[in-house]
Amino acid sequence: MPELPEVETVKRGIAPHIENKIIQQVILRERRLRWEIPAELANILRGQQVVTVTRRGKYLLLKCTEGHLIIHLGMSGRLIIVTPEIELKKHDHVDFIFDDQCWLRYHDPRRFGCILWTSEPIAEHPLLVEMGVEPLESEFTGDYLFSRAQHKKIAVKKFIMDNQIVVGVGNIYANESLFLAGIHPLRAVNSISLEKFQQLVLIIQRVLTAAIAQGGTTLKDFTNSEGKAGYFQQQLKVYGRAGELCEQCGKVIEHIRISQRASYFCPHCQL
DNA sequence: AAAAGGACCTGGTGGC
DNA sequence: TGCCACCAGGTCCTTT
Repeated sequence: MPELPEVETVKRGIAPHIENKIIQQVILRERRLRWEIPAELANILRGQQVVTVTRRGKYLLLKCTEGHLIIHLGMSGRLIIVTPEIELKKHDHVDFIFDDQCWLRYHDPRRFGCILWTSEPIAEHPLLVEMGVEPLESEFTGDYLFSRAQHKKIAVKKFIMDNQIVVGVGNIYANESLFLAGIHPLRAVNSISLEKFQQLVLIIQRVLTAAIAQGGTTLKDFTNSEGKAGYFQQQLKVYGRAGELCEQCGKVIEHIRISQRASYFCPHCQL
C-alpha cells in the first residue's frame, strides 16, 4: 500500500507519459470507490490537456485545462501506464485514454482510493485544506513538531501519522523512523524534547528520501507505474519483524497495536 | 476540543 | 480441499 514514497514514485513514473497530452476518452468500468466517481467525469475530461502532475500528501493532483483531477490510491490502488493491447485484469476500474498509444489505468481491488474532479482552487478543496505540512519541505522542522505537540498527550506514533500535523507518513515509515530516532512509539508527545523532535524530523526526511530513491517499499500491493516492485523493503529494521533480533542491540523486536495499527519496536533501543 | 472507534472493501494467509 | 478468522501500506466520519 502506498505511503508517500510510493505515491511520489507513481507520480514520477506517470508524469512523463501524460503531461501535456490530451485526454481523448475516459472509460469508467467501476465507479464505486471510496466516493463514487462522478458519472459525468468522462464528459468533463474529454478534450482537456493534463498540464502537470503534482502530489499533496498521498493525493495525486492532475492539473488539467479546466480544473484538477484528485486521485488517491487508498490501500491497494495502482496507476500504471498501459498500451491498448494489454489485457484487462479484474479491478481495472478506470482507463484514461490519451491521444497516443499510452493509456493510464487505475486498478484498485479494495476500492479505498478515490478519483474526484474539482474546478475550484485546488488548495481550498475540503480534502486538502486541513492538511499539515509536507515532510520533505522546509516548513517541517523540529520547532514545528514541538509546538504542535504541546498540550497533547497522544502517542508519538499517532502524532506523526496525523495528516493534520504532517502528511504522508504512513504506518511503515512511522515505525521505521521512530526506531531510528530511538523513540518508543507509545511515548506521549508532550514529553519529547525539542532536540529529539529535531532529530526525528531529520530521520523522517532521510527515511522518506531513501525510500523514494529505491522506488518505494513493496509489500503486497505496491508496484510502480511500470508494474515493477520497489526495493526499500529490504531495509526495514523493525516493520514486520516481530520476534526477530534488533540489529543494534540483539534484543527481540516487539509487536503491539496502537490505534488498531500494527506497531513494531525494540524495547531496548526505543525509550 | 481532542481522542477513540467504526466504517469502507477485497484478497491472502494460516489454523483446524 | 474447504471453511473461517484475521490481517493488510489509508483516512474520513461518527461517537465518546
